[in-house]
Amino acid sequence: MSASGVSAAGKVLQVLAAFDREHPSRTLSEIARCTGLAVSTAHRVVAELAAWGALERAEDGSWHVGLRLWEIASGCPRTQILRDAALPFMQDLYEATHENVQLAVREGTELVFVERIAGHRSVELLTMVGTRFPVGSTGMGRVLLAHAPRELQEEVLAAPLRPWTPHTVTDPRTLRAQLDLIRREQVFVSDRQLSESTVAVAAPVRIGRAGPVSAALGIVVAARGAERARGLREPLLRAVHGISEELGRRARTAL
Amino acid sequence: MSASGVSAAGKVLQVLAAFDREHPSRTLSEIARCTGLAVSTAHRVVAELAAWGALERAEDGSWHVGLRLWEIASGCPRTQILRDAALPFMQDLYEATHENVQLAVREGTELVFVERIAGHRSVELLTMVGTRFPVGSTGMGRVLLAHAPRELQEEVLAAPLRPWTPHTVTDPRTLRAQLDLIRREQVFVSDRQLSESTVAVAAPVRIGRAGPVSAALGIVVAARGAERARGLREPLLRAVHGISEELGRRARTAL
DNA sequence: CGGCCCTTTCCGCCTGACGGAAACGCCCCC
DNA sequence: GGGGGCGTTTCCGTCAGGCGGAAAGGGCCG
Repeated sequence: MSASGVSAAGKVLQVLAAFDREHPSRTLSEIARCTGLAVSTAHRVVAELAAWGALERAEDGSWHVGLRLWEIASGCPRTQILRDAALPFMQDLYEATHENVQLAVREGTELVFVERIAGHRSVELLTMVGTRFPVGSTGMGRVLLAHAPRELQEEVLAAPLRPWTPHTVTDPRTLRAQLDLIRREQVFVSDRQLSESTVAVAAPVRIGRAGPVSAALGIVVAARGAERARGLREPLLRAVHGISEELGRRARTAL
Repeated sequence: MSASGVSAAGKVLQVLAAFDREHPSRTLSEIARCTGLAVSTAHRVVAELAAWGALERAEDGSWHVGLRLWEIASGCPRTQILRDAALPFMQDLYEATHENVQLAVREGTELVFVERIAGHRSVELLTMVGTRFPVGSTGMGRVLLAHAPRELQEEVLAAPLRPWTPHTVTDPRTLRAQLDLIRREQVFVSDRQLSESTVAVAAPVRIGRAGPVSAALGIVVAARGAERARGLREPLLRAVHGISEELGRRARTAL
């Protein structure tokens, strides 16, 4: 029997998918195991990928994603355009607040962090660029959710919500009310929903002044300094408006 | 005749490679043309990639790199670890100078930009994250070159150097002297080598205090403010030392 | 020395990829 | 409206290239 039921291109993708966030570095047999491919097949595919530069080998013989693939992928418009437009504003925001500034987009029912600015003076966070979270678990996620299509909102509200901390909102009714609140007000404060020690302030980024919501911008502060959150609304709003307009400008000139 | 001489995995990579920096977005037939694949083949491969999330389709029907691939690729250790360690220091550096701060690694005879910090108060630059330049053309590149293996230096010195501006050093003897200078001094000032309007200050980032050079950190200022460059040496050195130590710490704890 | 695990190479079988061709859809120009 | 050009999508017969079992090679450890 051959192929294990997956097309040739599929094998490449299976192998690439093995390098997820928890496993940035893997050995050949790990790859074979977790993809279900025969070792010899995995070997060949990996070798091909490596020859092209999509994978690289560490001194210890383990494999990881190569610079070439990173390069290609970093051209991804969903992130590249956004980052380019947002970076200067995020920068200003960081300088004004010295808190962790984050930018995220929604993909399906998940949130993906796209860019972040953090210095020595801001809270240490675990969330790296490229990390996913269920939309609905975080302040930024809920902002994105509130502006997502109706059916998607219902889908999330229907599924059970994971309680990350004792404060996490898990009641669909409360969450629904929060989504309404988010649509009414621009800025949303999310209190210790994901971690006991952090409070997030988030707002939607649009394409142009009144265009569709394409991302969420957030600031994360230590929970002990929660009262700071109030003062962050204004600078956050300024940044969000700046980015939205910049995105609108770029979208227009791109045509 | 089939396969156009390339293995199945190769086709996937050919298609991905079509999405280079100049072509973040392509139509199916463009892909077919520039990879040399038959349209029907390209169609099938693209469809498979899209089903997996490696490619996405815009409303106008054109294709571009998808979020899923970006995610996988953003785990690339060469960049991820470096950025994580460097970001806070780059941040401090930006705040101290308000100039364009850039981080780059070397791959073969080229330099790849890995991270940058820029705000409204710094020079506008064309160099995006992921862009390549011949090492030897830029200040940061020369810093990396100076600390690269001998034979690679010779290779670059042997090849003709492209003059980007009237000031670009193209004489191998002069360049060789610069490389010596870089190894003696820590910081290198590169005057209008890549663009008429910018001056760069660059320094090598090591792994640990005295480890191998893994990246270069640079500041780019407007050429008219070139005298500023002098004052940037100290903050740049502080940042570089900070990053180097942080990288050393991480390398040790990773074992 | 033998057992274990990972990596690499080899090879014959067979299936799934290949691309030519044709249908489809769209736009523009006559 | 009709026709030509261009891009996309689907279909299908052929056949070469991918597949994985097996075995050899190489460390490591007890």
